[in-house]
Amino acid sequence: MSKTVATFGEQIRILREEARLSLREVAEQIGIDTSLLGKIERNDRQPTKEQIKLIAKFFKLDEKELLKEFISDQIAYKILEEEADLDTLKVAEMKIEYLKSKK
Amino acid sequence: MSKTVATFGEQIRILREEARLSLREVAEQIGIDTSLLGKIERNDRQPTKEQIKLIAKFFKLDEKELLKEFISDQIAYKILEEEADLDTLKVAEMKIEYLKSKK
DNA sequence: TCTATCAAGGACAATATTTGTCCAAAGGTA
DNA sequence: TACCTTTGGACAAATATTGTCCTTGATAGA
Repeated sequence: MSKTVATFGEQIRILREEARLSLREVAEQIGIDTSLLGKIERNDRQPTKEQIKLIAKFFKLDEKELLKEFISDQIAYKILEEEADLDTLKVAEMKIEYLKSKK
Repeated sequence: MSKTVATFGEQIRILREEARLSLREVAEQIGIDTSLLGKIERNDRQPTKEQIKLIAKFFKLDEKELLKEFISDQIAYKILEEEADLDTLKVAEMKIEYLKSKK
């Protein structure tokens, strides 16, 4: 019953495979290059907002939720690549509150 | 007694002002353009790793801590500019654990 | 074996973003 | 006025990212 965690790309790959569709089939439908979709699934290229929208539509996902998956991915990769420690996120959270409070 | 939250730029501006130094004086010492330092303080330009190192050295700060301030800033700004909600950070945290666990 | 289809990934031109610098303007102070 | 400071615009140069095309290797079916 626990929710599985996976990256943005992994999630859409899983959806695609569950639907038994090839990269080409999906890419064609949403109007992007096959290779590009493959790269997005492997987190080798970042999807644009427009592409996220198209993917959400295709798989009937909530666009906002999918965007959240993408942004959280970006943050996760940043932390890992900078080898920053987890509490960096706590600091970020405080700063968000702070920045919001000062209009 | 509560620790104050401020952005990377604001923090170094405060340090500089407490030391009663002008942008020019500090910029000259660390070897960067005066205008650039001003922009960094206003979060108008992002400092490079090298610049963070020089700033930390100048103000006798721990370089790692200052880098954390910078990265948390970047994350905070991303969340704000995407208008993502706070729990995006929680999702990111789970993904970090997940990505770390898969080597 | 031959033929298709698929996914992975390299290369690269086209684009987009970011940087650092120079300059001018505005404000303050003596 | 003269000087010093900060702000911010403009912009070329440097960097990073995108989307596309193409090759390779794997798998499967006839």
